[in-house]
Amino acid sequence: MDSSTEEKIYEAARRIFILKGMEGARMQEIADEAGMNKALLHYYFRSKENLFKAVFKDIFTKFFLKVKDTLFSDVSAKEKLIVFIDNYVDLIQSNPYVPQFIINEINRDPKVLKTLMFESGIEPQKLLEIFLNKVQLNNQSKLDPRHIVISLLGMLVFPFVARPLLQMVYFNDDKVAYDRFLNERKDIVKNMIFKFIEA
Amino acid sequence: MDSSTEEKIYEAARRIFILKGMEGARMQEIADEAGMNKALLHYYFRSKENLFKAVFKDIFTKFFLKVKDTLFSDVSAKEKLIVFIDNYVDLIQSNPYVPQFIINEINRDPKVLKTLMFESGIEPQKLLEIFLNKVQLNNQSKLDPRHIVISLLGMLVFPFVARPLLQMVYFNDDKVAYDRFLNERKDIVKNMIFKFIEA
DNA sequence: GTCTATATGGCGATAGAC
DNA sequence: GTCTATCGCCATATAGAC
Repeated sequence: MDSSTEEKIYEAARRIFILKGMEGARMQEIADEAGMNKALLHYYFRSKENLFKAVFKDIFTKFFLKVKDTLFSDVSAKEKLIVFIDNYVDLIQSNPYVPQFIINEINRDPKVLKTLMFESGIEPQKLLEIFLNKVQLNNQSKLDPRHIVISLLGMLVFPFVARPLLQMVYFNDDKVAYDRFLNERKDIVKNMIFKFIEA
Repeated sequence: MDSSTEEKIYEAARRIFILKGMEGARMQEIADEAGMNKALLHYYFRSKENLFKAVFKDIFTKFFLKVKDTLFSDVSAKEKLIVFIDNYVDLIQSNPYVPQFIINEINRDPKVLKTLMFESGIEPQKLLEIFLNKVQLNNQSKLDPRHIVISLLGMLVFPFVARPLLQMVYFNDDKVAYDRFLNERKDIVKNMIFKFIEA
């Protein structure tokens, strides 16, 4: 790694903040992770709050933007949904602590959300549109498509954020078995959603 | 309130810890909430860690035990599920910050879970049993009922823990509209689950 | 730019009067 | 049991040498 000092700090902060959150993280810990002195963090980013905001904005936007394009391809709604679910689960699997991190911080300080959403380029409506047409097509005009979106996201995210509890009570704390279970889930969730909207 | 000093501390700590978590809460804040001096907290509970553990154990067990009996009534699986969903959503609605709190703390320190589960009297298997019979009945023997349980819990819990984000992006930050939406959800979720397991 | 040393403030915890 | 005052530590932040 011959990246600049600022980049090293940024990457180290990213890792530590995701694992410990804003309150749990220590500037000393981030400095250690970056392999440098604590004072440098303040030289480049003036305060912990500053450093955190920069990192959080980055994590937040990147996390959603990575699956954004799956919603813009020129295929059927069903195809789009399949690709979205596959990619979204892959995304969480390679960033397993990020959903929990985001949920935590938006609850701790909901104000940042407002400013963040406008600058982010995220388009949550695109996910809604998949079901909007689909639902109307099947004469379920009374069904609010937001219920489907939120059900979908809940089914996908929950097994990751509640992992310690679920793995313990339903898998005898068998980590390998739980990972296998998570892999099966893509198809299970697709099935549940399809059965529901195609009825 | 003429409850004992210890009870006042306990109740105050309960409220503050749920809102701020172990790391976010301050002993001074809890003392203020209880209307007394900080030193008294240490007189009764010796340390913050002690106080937190007592409170967490209480919140954790009570939260799950409140819906436990819904799984023991002598009715059909379908009836049982309906009652469970109704009561579980009611429970979260009157304790909206508890799921987030529990998820947070079990991720921060998963060790406490093991000791807690044995003493708690919680029986997570009972929820599983509902779907175990149901699924076998419909020749879906290949379907792991844990997928249904976790999907169900995810659908119910997610709209509460991710509320700030969801309310903002899908409800223009309209609190009243979001509450209305949450009330509709009981029946929506029942429907989704039934459609899936009765196929 | 990068380091060491130190200031500054806050928090958990305790001592001791009443 | 309950209070005030204070200790001791740790975390953020800064000063200043190099």
